[in-house]
Order: sequence, then C-alpha cells, then structure tokens
Amino acid sequence: MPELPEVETVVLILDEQIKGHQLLDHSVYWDKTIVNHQELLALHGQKVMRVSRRGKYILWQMETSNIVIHLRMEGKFYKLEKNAARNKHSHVIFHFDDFDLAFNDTRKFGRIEVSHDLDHYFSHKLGFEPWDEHLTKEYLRDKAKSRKVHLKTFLLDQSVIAGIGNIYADEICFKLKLSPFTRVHHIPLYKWEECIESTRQVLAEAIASGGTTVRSYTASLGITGRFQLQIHVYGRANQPCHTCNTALIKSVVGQRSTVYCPKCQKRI
DNA sequence: AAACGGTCCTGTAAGC
DNA sequence: TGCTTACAGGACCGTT
Ligand SMILES: [Zn+2]
Repeated sequence: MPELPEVETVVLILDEQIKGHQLLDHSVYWDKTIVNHQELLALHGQKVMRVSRRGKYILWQMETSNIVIHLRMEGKFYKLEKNAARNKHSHVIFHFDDFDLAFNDTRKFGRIEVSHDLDHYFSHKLGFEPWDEHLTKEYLRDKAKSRKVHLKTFLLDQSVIAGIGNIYADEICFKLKLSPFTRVHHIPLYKWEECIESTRQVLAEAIASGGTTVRSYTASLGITGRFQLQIHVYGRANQPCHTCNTALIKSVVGQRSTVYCPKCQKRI
C-alpha cells in the first residue's frame, strides 16, 4: 500500500502530467469516494497550479482551493485517452482539457476532498514531515513520555511523524534494532535521535527507488522498470534475518501484521 | 488524555 | 470442484 515514498513518487509524476491543465468536470461512480461534492463541482474550469504532498496526502493546488486525495490501500491514478472505456474499479474520472484521469480503487477506501484551508485541515491530523527541522529527539521524547503504546503503534501515529505506514514502520524498527513492542516511554533520548536518522534513511532509500509498491501505481503514467526496494523484514516471516540469519517472527501490533528479528531487535 | 475496538471494502487464499 | 470464511489495512470515531 502506498506510504510516503510511494505517494511522493505519484506526486512527482502527477505534477509533470497534470500541472497547468484545466479540469473541465468529473464523473462519480462511487459517492463515498468524494467527501464534499458541491465544493468539487465549484472547481470545474480551474487549472491545476501544482501537485504536492503532505504525509500520505496528495494535494492539487487549484486556482481558488485545494483538492486533497488519500489513496489509502489501493487507490491509484490512470491517465486515459478522452472517453476511453471505464474500468469497473474507477470510481471517479477527472475530465481534463485533453485527457481523462481515472481514480481507480478496488477497496473503495480512498478519499477525495476539497479543502480551502490546508493548515487547519491538517493541524489535528498530521505531525511533522520526516525532514522537518522541527522534528527533533526532544519532540519525540516529549510526545512519547505520556504514552504507553508500542513503538510500532507510535510510528504509525500520523500526528507524531507524518507518512509512515505498516511496511516502513517495520523497516524502521529493524534499522533501529528495537523491538516493535518496545514501550515508547521507556526509550531514552539518544535513541530518539537514532529513530529520526533511521526514519529518514529508510524513507529516502524508498523514495530513491521510486517506492516499494509503486510500480502498479505508475505503470500507466509512464514509469516502468523500477527495481524493488530491498526490504529487510516486512513480509519476510520465517525467513532468515539479513543480519544474523535468525528466523524472523510474525506477530500483531495494534491489529497490524508485524515482522521482526527476535535476536537483533530487543525491547528496552 | 490516551487507548481501544469497530467500521469501511473487496480480492485473494485457505479450508472443508 | 465449489462454496464459505478469514485476512489484509489507514484513518476515523465513539466508548472506555
Ligand atoms: Zn537478526
């Protein structure tokens, strides 16, 4: 599923493909995909000024407002010839001046919403971006000291750091050499510095390779031939640890499947 | 305030 | 073989 690196890749491609183009209108085939229909209708005729990202959200800056898109599990965009046949999983089709752009989402979890005030929209949802200079070890320590949750749950909390999902949460715990079950209020200050470094390294590596799972999102937008990212733990239950050869363990943290090395990753 | 559990969805795979 | 059931999960919301 798309996490920050995948969304970043989609954003770069979308910016190249739709910036400067005029949104004529759109068709809706699954109502709940669109949060506020009237506001979206009001943007017909406007050009896309810029496509950007905040956390896992895709932002289309229009002339008078913003279209905010979350892909959730399986949302993806396909660029189509005008009036091409609709795929049964295309729930919204944006009709641009000289092409169509389909929002395809088998699980129907993705959401498209218009927001006039992004700062307000994200203020309670999202914490700092991974590369924000305000993301410091003191910030993480302070956020964690009143929390009893496991490290993995903390990393998945978008109001702490924005953009980490299930795949990279496991990878970050592995790089940090901490068990995903570590209680965050037990983690010392110096380890939070390492956490920031690990997070940035894991995400940067993933962005550099175009996102782990991004191939399916972008094939139709003209990107092919990307190599899969080297994944150390996610989806590798029972396989040998890349560091010590111990069999990796599959477990559940916060109702999410979790894989870790019982030897390399200790609880504090 | 923080934690928890249910909800939304459907394709895939396992099980009888 | 064909049917049923379990499972995957990001964000959100009501309850504890
Ligand atoms: Zn190991």
